[in-house]
Amino acid sequence: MSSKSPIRSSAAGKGRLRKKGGDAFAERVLKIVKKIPRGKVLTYGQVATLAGLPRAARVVGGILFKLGPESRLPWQRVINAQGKISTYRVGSGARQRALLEEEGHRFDRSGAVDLKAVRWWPAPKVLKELGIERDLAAVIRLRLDW
DNA sequence: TCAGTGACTCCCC
DNA sequence: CGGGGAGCCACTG
Repeated sequence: MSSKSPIRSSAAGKGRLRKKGGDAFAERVLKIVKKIPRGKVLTYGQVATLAGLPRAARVVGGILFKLGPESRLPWQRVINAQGKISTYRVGSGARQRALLEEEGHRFDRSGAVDLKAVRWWPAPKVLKELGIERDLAAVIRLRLDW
């Protein structure tokens, strides 16, 4: 083994992961985003939860930001919990909206899509491919009040 | 090590 | 629906 461990195994009650953990999270995020089907969307919080860190929605935004608007990944399919686009502040708003409209999405007067109708839920088979526990899936479903 | 930063969320008005 | 504010979490200098 190398001399340094990614985990602080000392007395820390949290035993939280360092960079290694973050990288793993980012990988899971990208893997999930890659599977969002055309015509469907996921919220940042939903992606975070599926990737294992329910409260890390902002981190998901950061990860997608680093991807850049030219990425081949369907980054446009990730929006905020209000069904609106969050990328206007970084200059990709119009682009994202155009891409989504091209996929058939309609925005209401406030600039939101009907999450109730277009929110994606990965099928059991996909969850398995992503290595997501069925229990976690159930929890998310409950949180979203389905 | 610590404070600052954000493609977020939730809660309250 | 809109705006303000606090909480969250990993990353960065």
